Amino acid sequence: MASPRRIAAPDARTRTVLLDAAERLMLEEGWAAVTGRRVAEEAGLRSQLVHYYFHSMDDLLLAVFRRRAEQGFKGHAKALQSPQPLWALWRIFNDPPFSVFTMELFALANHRAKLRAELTLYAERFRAAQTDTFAKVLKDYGVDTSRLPPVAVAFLMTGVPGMLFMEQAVGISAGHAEIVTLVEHYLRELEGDPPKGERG
Amino acid sequence: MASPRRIAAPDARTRTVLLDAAERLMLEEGWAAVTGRRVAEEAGLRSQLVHYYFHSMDDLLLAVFRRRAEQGFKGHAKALQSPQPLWALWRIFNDPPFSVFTMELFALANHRAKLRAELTLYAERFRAAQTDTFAKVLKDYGVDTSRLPPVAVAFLMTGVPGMLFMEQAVGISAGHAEIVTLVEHYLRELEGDPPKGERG
DNA sequence: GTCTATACTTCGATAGAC
DNA sequence: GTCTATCGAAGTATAGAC
Repeated sequence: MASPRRIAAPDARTRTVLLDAAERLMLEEGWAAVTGRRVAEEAGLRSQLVHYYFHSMDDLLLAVFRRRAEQGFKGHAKALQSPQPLWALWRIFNDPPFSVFTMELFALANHRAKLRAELTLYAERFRAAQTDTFAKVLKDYGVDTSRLPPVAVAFLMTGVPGMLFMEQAVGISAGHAEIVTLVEHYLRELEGDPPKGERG
Repeated sequence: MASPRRIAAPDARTRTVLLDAAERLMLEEGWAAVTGRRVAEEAGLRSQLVHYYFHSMDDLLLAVFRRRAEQGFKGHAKALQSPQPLWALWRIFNDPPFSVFTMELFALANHRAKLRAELTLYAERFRAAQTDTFAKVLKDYGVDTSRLPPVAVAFLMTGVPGMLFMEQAVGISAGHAEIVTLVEHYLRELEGDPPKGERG
């Protein structure tokens, strides 16, 4: 993970190019395709450069995760401050690239201890922030939170789109329309109509 | 997938030994660890034997899936005929090995067309069978299925344990107890107390 | 910072002896 | 049916010239 080798670069443009290439591969072919050679090829560079900018492939994968997580955190915080936080989050979690990325990261994290630890931290942070917001808005909406705790809503709001997406990815679709209808009916009851153009 | 090479065996004991070894690896280290060499090592055999019993590694993976799917189908059908089908399914889907296996298969299926096709077929079969059963029992229980369609219940009964497990695997636990309480409370309302010793 | 060259490992797969 | 031997490709990683 952190060997005392040659050198590395702190910011640097090429580093970004490599991260972009790795991210593209991960999105299109999964984490198993993110090898030094493939990343370099995708970036139009030599594979050895990957090892100049990252100590190891695990380091690269970790950097890819961190960059995405930071971006995600901003959008997430913004969604929670929206006048319709439930709709805003529902929209984020139903974004396909977000789902692909999340799925690959979970799969990878199962076999990379360091990545797993960071993923856990981020996920718990997200859920805690959601729970705080939901506790407030559900109370405002007049929902009985003793029967339906805000943290359970947070779980379902991320979990249901996640499962929908995982199934879609392998071609399963039975029940999906019904679940979306069910959830969106509920959201409409609580927050009124969605903002712009929502998913079909 | 299907090359016109030497020979292969139809049943054979060694084939089962190899499948067992592959399954163990998949459960413990994920599908990426299921290589010819690792499987053979795990089985105490030579790696070339893997290619004698299976045309390719993809074939092995497919065979592992099929064997599990057939076993799963039996347990599933039995659960649906239980006097408490909701509890019975809830118990199956909360079985850790089942979840590990399912998760790995979904991840793998994303990049193996043939496996994906078979997984889709099985999953749709399962969901259809569940939906039939649920339509019947929900009606018996007096649930308003126009608001909560049986196929949506089928989705949630598999999806919620799936998400719980995926999160557990990477160390996320916030909201889990609340969701389990919520679901089991609902199951108790519909089917009464669970059969034997259920999950905590 | 980027290149060439290269060491070492593991992968899938096959040929042919026994 | 199982073995030895082996191929070529791809993986991570490092050393050193420029």
